[in-house]
Amino acid sequence: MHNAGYVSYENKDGGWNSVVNRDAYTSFGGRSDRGKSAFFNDRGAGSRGRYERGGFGGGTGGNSRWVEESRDEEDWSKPLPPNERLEQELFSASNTGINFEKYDDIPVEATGTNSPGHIENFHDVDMGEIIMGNITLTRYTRPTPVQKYAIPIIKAKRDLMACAQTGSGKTAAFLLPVTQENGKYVRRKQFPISLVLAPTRELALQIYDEARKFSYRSRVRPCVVYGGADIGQQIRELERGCHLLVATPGRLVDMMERGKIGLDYCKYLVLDEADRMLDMGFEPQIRRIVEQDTMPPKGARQTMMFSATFPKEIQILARDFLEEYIFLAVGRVGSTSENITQKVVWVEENDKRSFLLDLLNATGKDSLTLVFVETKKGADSLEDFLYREGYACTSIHGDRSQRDREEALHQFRSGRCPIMVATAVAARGLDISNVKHVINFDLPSDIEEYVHRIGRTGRVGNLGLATSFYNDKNSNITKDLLDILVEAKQEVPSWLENLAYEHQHKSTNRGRPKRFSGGFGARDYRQMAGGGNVFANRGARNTGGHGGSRGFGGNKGYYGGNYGNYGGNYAQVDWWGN
DNA sequence: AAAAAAT
Repeated sequence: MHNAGYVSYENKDGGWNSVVNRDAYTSFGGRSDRGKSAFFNDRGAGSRGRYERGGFGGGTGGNSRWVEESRDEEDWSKPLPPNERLEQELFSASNTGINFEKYDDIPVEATGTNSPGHIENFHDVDMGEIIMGNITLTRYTRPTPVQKYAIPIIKAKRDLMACAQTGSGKTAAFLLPVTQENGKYVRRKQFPISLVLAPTRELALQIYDEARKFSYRSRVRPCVVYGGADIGQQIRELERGCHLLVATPGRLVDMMERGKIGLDYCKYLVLDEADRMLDMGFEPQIRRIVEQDTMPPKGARQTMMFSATFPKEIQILARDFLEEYIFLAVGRVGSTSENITQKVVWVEENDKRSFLLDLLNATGKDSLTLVFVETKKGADSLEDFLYREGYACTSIHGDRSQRDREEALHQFRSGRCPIMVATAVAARGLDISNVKHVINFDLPSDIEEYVHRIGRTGRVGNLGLATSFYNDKNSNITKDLLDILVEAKQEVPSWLENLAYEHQHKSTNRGRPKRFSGGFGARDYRQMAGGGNVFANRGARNTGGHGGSRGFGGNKGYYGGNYGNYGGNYAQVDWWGN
Protein backbone atom coordinates (compact mmCIF):
# COMPACT_ATOMS: atom_id res chain seq x y z
CA MET A 1 0.00 0.00 0.00
CA HIS A 2 2.68 2.37 0.94
CA ASN A 3 4.93 0.70 -1.51
CA ALA A 4 4.28 2.18 -4.89
CA GLY A 5 5.87 -0.64 -6.76
CA TYR A 6 4.18 -3.31 -4.85
CA VAL A 7 1.16 -4.04 -6.96
CA SER A 8 3.14 -4.79 -10.03
CA TYR A 9 5.38 -6.95 -7.94
CA GLU A 10 2.47 -9.03 -6.77
CA ASN A 11 0.92 -9.47 -10.16
CA LYS A 12 4.01 -9.87 -12.15
CA ASP A 13 4.81 -13.48 -11.56
CA GLY A 14 1.89 -14.79 -9.62
CA GLY A 15 3.77 -14.97 -6.42
CA TRP A 16 7.31 -16.10 -6.93
CA ASN A 17 10.01 -13.59 -6.99
CA SER A 18 13.59 -13.99 -7.82
CA VAL A 19 15.98 -14.69 -5.07
CA VAL A 20 18.76 -12.40 -5.95
CA ASN A 21 20.67 -12.94 -2.80
CA ARG A 22 20.88 -16.67 -3.02
CA ASP A 23 23.05 -16.84 0.01
CA ALA A 24 20.10 -15.87 2.10
CA TYR A 25 18.58 -19.28 1.65
CA THR A 26 21.48 -21.65 1.46
CA SER A 27 21.85 -21.77 5.18
CA PHE A 28 18.57 -23.54 5.64
CA GLY A 29 19.79 -26.72 4.06
CA GLY A 30 20.86 -28.12 7.37
CA ARG A 31 17.47 -28.08 8.90
CA SER A 32 15.89 -30.98 7.10
CA ASP A 33 15.48 -32.67 10.46
CA ARG A 34 12.70 -30.23 11.11
CA GLY A 35 10.48 -31.96 8.68
CA LYS A 36 9.23 -31.00 5.35
CA SER A 37 9.16 -27.35 4.66
CA ALA A 38 5.81 -25.77 5.21
CA PHE A 39 6.66 -23.72 2.19
CA PHE A 40 6.75 -26.86 0.18
CA ASN A 41 3.57 -28.34 1.58
CA ASP A 42 1.45 -25.34 1.30
CA ARG A 43 2.01 -24.17 -2.20
CA GLY A 44 -0.85 -22.18 -3.51
CA ALA A 45 -2.24 -22.86 -6.93
CA GLY A 46 -0.58 -20.86 -9.57
CA SER A 47 2.82 -20.68 -8.03
CA ARG A 48 5.44 -20.96 -10.66
CA GLY A 49 8.63 -21.24 -8.75
CA ARG A 50 10.63 -24.41 -8.59
CA TYR A 51 11.96 -25.97 -5.50
CA GLU A 52 14.66 -28.51 -6.07
CA ARG A 53 16.22 -30.97 -3.77
CA GLY A 54 19.85 -31.72 -4.16
CA GLY A 55 20.07 -29.85 -7.40
CA PHE A 56 21.72 -26.57 -8.00
CA GLY A 57 25.32 -27.55 -7.93
CA GLY A 58 26.77 -28.60 -4.65
CA GLY A 59 27.30 -25.70 -2.38
CA THR A 60 27.83 -25.70 1.31
CA GLY A 61 25.97 -28.30 3.21
CA GLY A 62 22.52 -27.70 1.82
CA ASN A 63 20.49 -30.36 0.15
CA SER A 64 17.79 -28.03 -1.06
CA ARG A 65 17.95 -24.70 -2.66
CA TRP A 66 15.79 -22.02 -4.11
CA VAL A 67 16.07 -21.76 -7.80
CA GLU A 68 16.72 -18.38 -9.15
CA GLU A 69 14.08 -17.15 -11.52
CA SER A 70 16.20 -15.45 -14.06
CA ARG A 71 13.33 -14.24 -16.20
CA ASP A 72 12.40 -11.89 -13.41
CA GLU A 73 14.05 -8.56 -13.84
CA GLU A 74 13.41 -7.19 -10.40
CA ASP A 75 16.42 -5.80 -8.69
CA TRP A 76 15.77 -5.42 -4.99
CA SER A 77 18.76 -3.25 -4.48
CA LYS A 78 17.50 -0.51 -6.77
CA PRO A 79 15.10 2.08 -5.38
CA LEU A 80 11.54 2.23 -6.63
CA PRO A 81 10.30 5.59 -7.86
CA PRO A 82 9.72 8.16 -5.16
CA ASN A 83 6.24 8.81 -3.85
CA GLU A 84 5.88 12.35 -2.64
CA ARG A 85 2.79 11.86 -0.52
CA LEU A 86 4.26 8.83 1.23
CA GLU A 87 7.58 10.52 1.71
CA GLN A 88 5.81 13.38 3.40
CA GLU A 89 3.90 10.99 5.62
CA LEU A 90 6.94 9.01 6.68
CA PHE A 91 9.57 11.62 7.15
CA SER A 92 7.90 14.89 8.07
CA ALA A 93 7.13 14.85 11.77
CA SER A 94 10.29 13.41 13.17
CA ASN A 95 13.56 14.25 14.69
CA THR A 96 14.01 17.55 16.33
CA GLY A 97 17.42 18.80 17.34
CA ILE A 98 19.67 15.91 18.17
CA ASN A 99 22.47 16.84 20.47
CA PHE A 100 25.32 14.95 18.91
CA GLU A 101 27.98 16.28 21.20
CA LYS A 102 26.39 14.43 24.10
CA TYR A 103 26.55 11.24 22.14
CA ASP A 104 30.25 11.09 21.76
CA ASP A 105 30.76 10.71 25.48
CA ILE A 106 28.81 7.52 25.67
CA PRO A 107 31.06 4.55 26.35
CA VAL A 108 30.64 1.40 24.31
CA GLU A 109 32.33 -1.93 24.82
CA ALA A 110 32.18 -4.89 22.46
CA THR A 111 33.39 -8.29 23.60
CA GLY A 112 33.39 -11.71 21.97
CA THR A 113 35.52 -13.56 19.48
CA ASN A 114 36.48 -11.70 16.32
CA SER A 115 34.33 -8.72 17.00
CA PRO A 116 34.21 -6.52 13.91
CA GLY A 117 35.47 -2.99 14.28
CA HIS A 118 33.07 -0.13 14.62
CA ILE A 119 32.24 2.52 12.06
CA GLU A 120 32.28 6.27 12.43
CA ASN A 121 30.04 7.08 9.51
CA PHE A 122 27.12 5.48 7.76
CA HIS A 123 29.21 5.47 4.60
CA ASP A 124 31.84 3.25 6.19
CA VAL A 125 29.77 0.19 5.47
CA ASP A 126 27.86 -0.71 2.35
CA MET A 127 24.20 -0.40 3.08
CA GLY A 128 23.00 0.11 -0.42
CA GLU A 129 21.43 2.97 -2.26
CA ILE A 130 17.95 2.59 -0.78
CA ILE A 131 18.98 2.58 2.86
CA MET A 132 21.39 5.44 2.39
CA GLY A 133 18.65 7.47 0.76
CA ASN A 134 16.35 6.80 3.68
CA ILE A 135 19.02 7.69 6.19
CA THR A 136 19.29 11.02 4.45
CA LEU A 137 15.53 11.46 4.60
CA THR A 138 15.42 10.64 8.32
CA ARG A 139 18.12 13.24 8.82
CA TYR A 140 20.29 10.90 10.84
CA THR A 141 23.55 12.50 9.92
CA ARG A 142 25.87 10.41 12.04
CA PRO A 143 25.47 7.02 13.65
CA THR A 144 24.80 6.91 17.37
CA PRO A 145 27.30 4.92 19.46
CA VAL A 146 25.05 1.86 19.40
CA GLN A 147 24.76 2.13 15.65
CA LYS A 148 28.51 2.54 15.21
CA TYR A 149 29.07 -0.83 16.85
CA ALA A 150 25.91 -2.75 16.13
CA ILE A 151 25.69 -2.09 12.39
CA PRO A 152 29.03 -3.71 11.50
CA ILE A 153 28.30 -6.61 13.85
CA ILE A 154 24.94 -7.23 12.21
CA LYS A 155 26.42 -6.75 8.74
CA ALA A 156 29.07 -9.33 9.61
CA LYS A 157 26.22 -11.77 10.29
CA ARG A 158 27.12 -12.19 13.91
CA ASP A 159 24.68 -12.81 16.69
CA LEU A 160 24.41 -9.95 19.09
CA MET A 161 23.50 -9.36 22.69
CA ALA A 162 23.25 -5.61 23.17
CA CYS A 163 22.68 -3.99 26.51
CA ALA A 164 21.50 -0.58 25.51
CA GLN A 165 18.85 1.78 26.68
CA THR A 166 16.12 2.84 24.38
CA GLY A 167 16.68 6.16 22.77
CA SER A 168 20.11 5.05 21.75
CA GLY A 169 19.22 4.44 18.16
CA LYS A 170 19.13 0.68 18.52
CA THR A 171 15.96 0.28 16.51
CA ALA A 172 17.63 1.86 13.54
CA ALA A 173 20.71 -0.24 14.20
CA PHE A 174 18.89 -3.52 13.75
CA LEU A 175 16.53 -2.31 11.06
CA LEU A 176 19.14 -0.84 8.76
CA PRO A 177 20.84 -4.06 7.70
CA VAL A 178 17.70 -6.12 8.07
CA THR A 179 15.69 -4.09 5.57
CA GLN A 180 18.16 -4.90 2.84
CA GLU A 181 16.81 -8.36 2.31
CA ASN A 182 14.93 -9.62 -0.65
CA GLY A 183 11.49 -10.95 -0.21
CA LYS A 184 9.88 -13.63 -2.22
CA TYR A 185 6.53 -15.31 -2.08
CA VAL A 186 3.12 -13.70 -1.65
CA ARG A 187 0.04 -15.70 -0.74
CA ARG A 188 -2.17 -16.97 2.04
CA LYS A 189 0.66 -17.85 4.37
CA GLN A 190 3.51 -15.45 4.80
CA PHE A 191 7.10 -16.36 5.50
CA PRO A 192 8.84 -13.26 6.81
CA ILE A 193 12.59 -13.07 6.48
CA SER A 194 12.92 -10.83 9.52
CA LEU A 195 11.01 -11.02 12.77
CA VAL A 196 11.09 -8.40 15.49
CA LEU A 197 9.43 -9.19 18.82
CA ALA A 198 8.47 -6.41 21.20
CA PRO A 199 6.83 -6.41 24.65
CA THR A 200 4.06 -3.85 24.16
CA ARG A 201 1.71 -3.08 21.31
CA GLU A 202 2.67 0.55 21.08
CA LEU A 203 6.33 -0.34 20.91
CA ALA A 204 5.63 -2.82 18.14
CA LEU A 205 3.81 -0.10 16.27
CA GLN A 206 6.65 2.32 16.77
CA ILE A 207 9.20 -0.16 15.44
CA TYR A 208 6.94 -0.83 12.49
CA ASP A 209 6.79 2.88 11.73
CA GLU A 210 10.58 3.01 11.76
CA ALA A 211 10.70 -0.01 9.50
CA ARG A 212 8.42 1.73 7.02
CA LYS A 213 10.86 4.61 6.86
CA PHE A 214 13.84 2.42 6.21
CA SER A 215 12.04 0.33 3.63
CA TYR A 216 10.75 3.31 1.70
CA ARG A 217 11.36 2.90 -2.05
CA SER A 218 12.33 -0.71 -1.53
CA ARG A 219 10.35 -3.84 -2.29
CA VAL A 220 10.58 -4.91 1.33
CA ARG A 221 7.13 -4.93 2.90
CA PRO A 222 7.02 -4.51 6.65
CA CYS A 223 3.95 -5.61 8.62
CA VAL A 224 2.91 -5.44 12.24
CA VAL A 225 0.66 -7.71 14.28
CA TYR A 226 -0.45 -7.20 17.86
CA GLY A 227 -3.45 -7.86 20.06
CA GLY A 228 -6.40 -5.63 20.70
CA ALA A 229 -6.73 -4.71 17.07
CA ASP A 230 -8.80 -6.24 14.29
CA ILE A 231 -7.09 -9.46 13.33
CA GLY A 232 -8.87 -9.64 9.99
CA GLN A 233 -7.35 -6.41 8.89
CA GLN A 234 -3.92 -7.52 10.03
CA ILE A 235 -4.33 -10.75 8.08
CA ARG A 236 -5.29 -8.83 4.95
CA GLU A 237 -2.20 -6.69 5.34
CA LEU A 238 -0.07 -9.82 5.76
CA GLU A 239 -1.54 -11.35 2.64
CA ARG A 240 -0.35 -8.47 0.58
CA GLY A 241 3.15 -9.62 1.43
CA CYS A 242 5.29 -9.59 4.53
CA HIS A 243 9.07 -9.66 4.53
CA LEU A 244 9.68 -7.96 7.84
CA LEU A 245 7.26 -8.70 10.65
CA VAL A 246 7.05 -6.77 13.89
CA ALA A 247 4.92 -8.50 16.50
CA THR A 248 3.89 -8.86 20.10
CA PRO A 249 4.24 -12.52 21.11
CA GLY A 250 0.61 -13.43 21.81
CA ARG A 251 -0.79 -12.27 18.51
CA LEU A 252 2.09 -13.83 16.60
CA VAL A 253 1.43 -17.23 18.16
CA ASP A 254 -2.22 -16.78 17.22
CA MET A 255 -1.24 -15.98 13.64
CA MET A 256 1.06 -18.99 13.51
CA GLU A 257 -1.69 -21.27 14.78
CA ARG A 258 -4.08 -19.90 12.18
CA GLY A 259 -1.49 -20.77 9.57
CA LYS A 260 -1.03 -17.17 8.49
CA ILE A 261 2.63 -16.94 9.41
CA GLY A 262 5.43 -19.45 8.95
CA LEU A 263 8.84 -18.80 10.39
CA ASP A 264 10.60 -21.40 8.22
CA TYR A 265 12.60 -18.79 6.36
CA CYS A 266 13.16 -16.33 9.14
CA LYS A 267 16.73 -15.30 8.69
CA TYR A 268 16.84 -12.45 11.16
CA LEU A 269 15.35 -12.57 14.62
CA VAL A 270 15.31 -9.54 16.89
CA LEU A 271 14.15 -9.57 20.51
CA ASP A 272 13.67 -6.03 21.66
CA GLU A 273 13.43 -5.11 25.35
CA ALA A 274 14.13 -8.74 26.15
CA ASP A 275 14.27 -8.23 29.91
CA ARG A 276 10.89 -6.57 29.80
CA MET A 277 9.43 -9.46 27.86
CA LEU A 278 10.59 -11.88 30.52
CA ASP A 279 9.23 -9.64 33.27
CA MET A 280 5.89 -9.83 31.59
CA GLY A 281 5.89 -13.59 31.49
CA PHE A 282 6.44 -13.92 27.76
CA GLU A 283 9.14 -16.53 28.07
CA PRO A 284 6.91 -19.52 27.22
CA GLN A 285 5.54 -17.76 24.16
CA ILE A 286 8.95 -16.63 23.06
CA ARG A 287 10.31 -20.14 23.38
CA ARG A 288 7.29 -21.42 21.54
CA ILE A 289 8.03 -19.03 18.69
CA VAL A 290 11.77 -19.48 18.60
CA GLU A 291 12.30 -23.10 19.63
CA GLN A 292 9.11 -25.08 19.16
CA ASP A 293 8.05 -24.12 15.70
CA THR A 294 9.65 -23.99 12.29
CA MET A 295 12.09 -21.19 12.98
CA PRO A 296 15.58 -22.10 11.78
CA PRO A 297 17.83 -23.07 14.69
CA LYS A 298 20.40 -20.71 16.11
CA GLY A 299 23.38 -20.51 13.84
CA ALA A 300 21.18 -20.93 10.77
CA ARG A 301 19.43 -17.70 11.55
CA GLN A 302 20.95 -14.49 12.85
CA THR A 303 19.68 -13.42 16.24
CA MET A 304 19.93 -10.06 17.92
CA MET A 305 18.80 -9.48 21.48
CA PHE A 306 18.40 -6.05 22.99
CA SER A 307 17.96 -5.64 26.68
CA ALA A 308 18.49 -2.84 29.12
CA THR A 309 19.80 -5.30 31.68
CA PHE A 310 21.58 -8.63 31.61
CA PRO A 311 20.28 -10.62 34.55
CA LYS A 312 20.59 -14.37 34.73
CA GLU A 313 17.27 -14.98 33.00
CA ILE A 314 18.54 -13.07 30.00
CA GLN A 315 21.89 -14.83 30.10
CA ILE A 316 20.06 -18.13 29.86
CA LEU A 317 17.99 -16.88 26.96
CA ALA A 318 21.16 -15.65 25.28
CA ARG A 319 22.77 -19.05 25.74
CA ASP A 320 19.77 -20.76 24.21
CA PHE A 321 19.07 -18.37 21.34
CA LEU A 322 22.46 -16.99 20.35
CA GLU A 323 25.49 -18.54 18.69
CA GLU A 324 28.97 -17.19 19.43
CA TYR A 325 27.55 -13.80 20.03
CA ILE A 326 29.12 -10.41 20.38
CA PHE A 327 28.27 -8.70 23.63
CA LEU A 328 27.76 -4.99 23.35
CA ALA A 329 27.57 -2.86 26.47
CA VAL A 330 26.47 0.68 25.84
CA GLY A 331 26.53 3.43 28.39
CA ARG A 332 23.24 4.96 29.22
CA VAL A 333 21.75 7.52 26.94
CA GLY A 334 19.07 9.85 28.05
CA SER A 335 18.02 7.83 31.03
CA THR A 336 20.04 8.29 34.12
CA SER A 337 22.55 10.44 32.36
CA GLU A 338 23.22 14.00 33.26
CA ASN A 339 20.92 15.49 30.67
CA ILE A 340 18.00 14.60 32.89
CA THR A 341 17.59 16.58 36.05
CA GLN A 342 16.13 14.28 38.67
CA LYS A 343 14.26 15.63 41.64
CA VAL A 344 12.75 13.69 44.49
CA VAL A 345 10.28 15.49 46.70
CA TRP A 346 8.48 14.31 49.79
CA VAL A 347 4.76 14.46 49.11
CA GLU A 348 2.15 12.80 51.29
CA GLU A 349 -0.51 10.83 49.49
CA ASN A 350 -3.20 13.40 50.20
CA ASP A 351 -1.10 16.28 48.88
CA LYS A 352 -0.15 14.70 45.59
CA ARG A 353 -2.89 16.22 43.48
CA SER A 354 -2.40 19.79 44.55
CA PHE A 355 1.35 19.39 44.27
CA LEU A 356 0.88 18.07 40.75
CA LEU A 357 -1.18 21.09 39.79
CA ASP A 358 1.59 23.34 41.04
CA LEU A 359 4.10 21.52 38.87
CA LEU A 360 1.86 21.63 35.82
CA ASN A 361 1.27 25.32 36.24
CA ALA A 362 4.97 25.93 36.37
CA THR A 363 5.48 24.06 33.11
CA GLY A 364 5.30 25.80 29.78
CA LYS A 365 2.14 25.22 27.81
CA ASP A 366 3.94 23.79 24.80
CA SER A 367 6.05 21.19 26.50
CA LEU A 368 4.85 17.67 27.09
CA THR A 369 4.46 16.24 30.57
CA LEU A 370 4.15 12.52 31.24
CA VAL A 371 2.65 11.56 34.60
CA PHE A 372 3.20 7.99 35.79
CA VAL A 373 0.93 6.25 38.26
CA GLU A 374 1.03 2.70 39.62
CA THR A 375 -2.47 1.49 38.85
CA LYS A 376 -4.94 1.63 36.02
CA LYS A 377 -7.63 2.88 38.37
CA GLY A 378 -5.26 5.56 39.55
CA ALA A 379 -4.67 6.60 35.98
CA ASP A 380 -8.38 6.97 35.27
CA SER A 381 -9.12 8.94 38.37
CA LEU A 382 -6.15 11.24 37.97
CA GLU A 383 -7.05 11.94 34.37
CA ASP A 384 -10.59 12.69 35.48
CA PHE A 385 -9.33 15.04 38.10
CA LEU A 386 -7.04 16.91 35.73
CA TYR A 387 -9.78 17.12 33.15
CA ARG A 388 -12.17 18.64 35.69
CA GLU A 389 -9.46 21.08 36.63
CA GLY A 390 -9.37 22.23 33.05
CA TYR A 391 -6.17 20.63 31.76
CA ALA A 392 -5.93 19.16 28.29
CA CYS A 393 -4.90 15.66 29.21
CA THR A 394 -5.26 12.06 28.17
CA SER A 395 -4.32 8.70 29.61
CA ILE A 396 -2.96 5.34 28.56
CA HIS A 397 -3.16 2.02 30.35
CA GLY A 398 -3.80 -1.62 29.64
CA ASP A 399 -7.52 -1.58 30.36
CA ARG A 400 -8.24 1.01 27.71
CA SER A 401 -9.14 -0.23 24.28
CA GLN A 402 -6.30 -0.45 21.84
CA ARG A 403 -7.96 2.24 19.77
CA ASP A 404 -8.09 4.57 22.75
CA ARG A 405 -4.49 3.78 23.61
CA GLU A 406 -3.27 4.69 20.19
CA GLU A 407 -5.47 7.75 20.09
CA ALA A 408 -4.13 8.90 23.46
CA LEU A 409 -0.57 8.45 22.32
CA HIS A 410 -1.31 10.40 19.19
CA GLN A 411 -2.98 13.25 21.07
CA PHE A 412 0.00 13.42 23.38
CA ARG A 413 2.64 13.21 20.68
CA SER A 414 0.95 15.85 18.60
CA GLY A 415 0.70 18.17 21.58
CA ARG A 416 -3.07 18.42 21.47
CA CYS A 417 -3.04 16.89 24.93
CA PRO A 418 0.30 17.95 26.38
CA ILE A 419 -0.34 15.95 29.56
CA MET A 420 -0.59 12.19 29.58
CA VAL A 421 -1.28 10.04 32.61
CA ALA A 422 0.21 6.59 32.15
CA THR A 423 0.85 3.26 33.77
CA ALA A 424 3.82 1.02 33.13
CA VAL A 425 2.61 0.37 29.60
CA ALA A 426 4.18 3.62 28.49
CA ALA A 427 7.35 3.31 30.52
CA ARG A 428 9.56 1.49 28.10
CA GLY A 429 10.78 2.02 24.64
CA LEU A 430 8.32 4.64 23.53
CA ASP A 431 10.10 7.41 21.77
CA ILE A 432 8.18 10.61 22.18
CA SER A 433 10.18 13.62 21.27
CA ASN A 434 9.81 16.76 23.26
CA VAL A 435 8.75 15.28 26.60
CA LYS A 436 10.13 17.92 28.91
CA HIS A 437 8.90 16.59 32.21
CA VAL A 438 8.30 13.12 33.61
CA ILE A 439 6.45 13.09 36.91
CA ASN A 440 6.36 9.98 39.06
CA PHE A 441 3.07 10.70 40.76
CA ASP A 442 3.53 7.24 42.20
CA LEU A 443 7.05 5.87 42.36
CA PRO A 444 7.38 2.34 41.02
CA SER A 445 8.48 -0.47 43.31
CA ASP A 446 11.22 -1.46 40.93
CA ILE A 447 14.21 0.77 40.17
CA GLU A 448 14.42 -0.61 36.69
CA GLU A 449 10.98 0.73 36.01
CA TYR A 450 12.08 4.09 37.37
CA VAL A 451 15.04 4.27 35.00
CA HIS A 452 12.84 3.48 32.04
CA ARG A 453 10.17 5.97 33.01
CA ILE A 454 12.49 8.90 33.36
CA GLY A 455 14.12 7.82 30.11
CA ARG A 456 10.99 9.08 28.33
CA THR A 457 12.43 12.54 28.72
CA GLY A 458 15.84 13.82 27.79
CA ARG A 459 15.66 11.83 24.58
CA VAL A 460 18.58 11.90 22.16
CA GLY A 461 20.62 14.36 24.09
CA ASN A 462 17.89 16.89 24.87
CA LEU A 463 17.47 18.18 28.37
CA GLY A 464 14.73 16.78 30.54
CA LEU A 465 13.28 16.97 34.01
CA ALA A 466 12.03 14.12 36.18
CA THR A 467 10.18 14.76 39.43
CA SER A 468 9.25 11.94 41.79
CA PHE A 469 6.77 12.09 44.66
CA TYR A 470 8.13 10.15 47.56
CA ASN A 471 6.53 9.15 50.86
CA ASP A 472 6.43 6.28 53.39
CA LYS A 473 4.98 3.92 50.84
CA ASN A 474 8.15 4.03 48.75
CA SER A 475 10.70 2.75 51.25
CA ASN A 476 11.36 -0.30 49.08
CA ILE A 477 13.00 1.77 46.36
CA THR A 478 14.94 4.11 48.62
CA LYS A 479 18.38 2.59 48.36
CA ASP A 480 18.26 1.97 44.63
CA LEU A 481 16.92 5.44 44.02
CA LEU A 482 19.74 6.94 46.02
CA ASP A 483 22.30 4.96 44.02
CA ILE A 484 20.83 6.20 40.77
CA LEU A 485 20.85 9.80 41.88
CA VAL A 486 24.45 9.59 43.04
CA GLU A 487 25.55 7.85 39.88
CA ALA A 488 23.89 10.49 37.72
CA LYS A 489 25.47 13.22 39.82
CA GLN A 490 22.12 14.54 40.97
CA GLU A 491 21.32 16.49 44.07
CA VAL A 492 20.30 14.10 46.84
CA PRO A 493 17.92 15.30 49.56
CA SER A 494 19.47 14.62 52.95
CA TRP A 495 16.30 12.95 54.22
CA LEU A 496 16.57 10.44 51.41
CA GLU A 497 20.14 9.67 52.28
CA ASN A 498 19.19 9.10 55.91
CA LEU A 499 16.29 6.86 54.98
CA ALA A 500 18.47 4.82 52.67
CA TYR A 501 20.97 4.31 55.45
CA GLU A 502 18.28 3.17 57.86
CA HIS A 503 16.63 0.95 55.31
CA GLN A 504 19.86 -0.76 54.44
CA HIS A 505 20.34 -1.82 58.01
CA LYS A 506 17.00 -3.42 58.45
CA SER A 507 16.54 -4.91 55.04
CA THR A 508 17.61 -8.33 53.89
CA ASN A 509 19.24 -6.79 50.91
CA ARG A 510 22.80 -7.10 52.06
CA GLY A 511 23.39 -10.39 50.37
CA ARG A 512 22.39 -9.20 46.94
CA PRO A 513 24.99 -9.14 44.22
CA LYS A 514 26.97 -6.02 43.95
CA ARG A 515 26.08 -3.84 41.06
CA PHE A 516 28.46 -2.40 38.63
CA SER A 517 29.06 1.22 38.13
CA GLY A 518 30.80 3.19 35.48
CA GLY A 519 28.04 3.86 33.04
CA PHE A 520 27.56 0.45 31.49
CA GLY A 521 24.24 -1.24 31.75
CA ALA A 522 25.81 -4.64 32.15
CA ARG A 523 28.93 -6.70 31.67
CA ASP A 524 29.63 -9.66 29.48
CA TYR A 525 29.70 -12.39 32.10
CA ARG A 526 31.76 -14.54 29.73
CA GLN A 527 34.65 -12.17 30.28
CA MET A 528 34.65 -12.47 34.02
CA ALA A 529 37.26 -14.42 35.89
CA GLY A 530 35.86 -17.86 36.56
CA GLY A 531 33.32 -17.35 33.88
CA GLY A 532 30.20 -16.20 35.38
CA ASN A 533 27.36 -15.39 37.62
CA VAL A 534 27.35 -11.82 36.80
CA PHE A 535 24.24 -9.82 37.16
CA ALA A 536 23.18 -6.70 35.50
CA ASN A 537 24.02 -3.44 36.97
CA ARG A 538 20.49 -2.53 37.73
CA GLY A 539 17.35 -4.35 38.28
CA ALA A 540 18.79 -7.79 38.18
CA ARG A 541 16.50 -9.61 40.49
CA ASN A 542 18.47 -11.30 43.14
CA THR A 543 18.86 -14.72 41.71
CA GLY A 544 21.42 -15.42 44.32
CA GLY A 545 22.48 -18.57 45.99
CA HIS A 546 24.48 -20.04 43.16
CA GLY A 547 27.68 -18.93 44.68
CA GLY A 548 29.16 -17.38 41.60
CA SER A 549 31.93 -18.46 39.41
CA ARG A 550 30.54 -21.39 37.53
CA GLY A 551 30.26 -20.71 33.87
CA PHE A 552 27.26 -22.03 32.11
CA GLY A 553 28.56 -22.47 28.61
CA GLY A 554 28.59 -26.21 28.18
CA ASN A 555 27.36 -26.73 31.67
CA LYS A 556 23.78 -27.34 30.93
CA GLY A 557 23.03 -29.51 33.89
CA TYR A 558 23.67 -26.60 36.09
CA TYR A 559 20.33 -25.10 35.28
CA GLY A 560 18.55 -28.37 34.94
CA GLY A 561 14.98 -28.14 36.08
CA ASN A 562 15.63 -24.81 37.54
CA TYR A 563 13.88 -22.60 35.07
CA GLY A 564 11.28 -20.37 36.48
CA ASN A 565 12.64 -20.06 39.95
CA TYR A 566 16.37 -20.00 39.36
CA GLY A 567 16.96 -21.95 42.48
CA GLY A 568 18.93 -20.67 45.30
CA ASN A 569 17.80 -19.22 48.54
CA TYR A 570 15.81 -16.36 47.21
CA ALA A 571 12.09 -16.76 47.03
CA GLN A 572 10.96 -15.46 43.68
CA VAL A 573 8.24 -13.34 45.19
CA ASP A 574 7.80 -9.79 44.18
CA TRP A 575 6.76 -6.84 46.19
CA TRP A 576 3.10 -7.54 45.58
CA GLY A 577 3.45 -11.05 46.87
CA ASN A 578 2.90 -12.69 43.51
C1' DA B 1 -1.80 -3.79 46.92
C1' DA B 2 -0.06 -4.43 39.82
C1' DA B 3 1.02 -4.05 34.83
C1' DA B 4 1.52 -6.15 30.52
C1' DA B 5 -0.16 -9.62 26.68
C1' DA B 6 -4.41 -13.69 22.34
C1' DT B 7 -9.59 -14.21 22.67
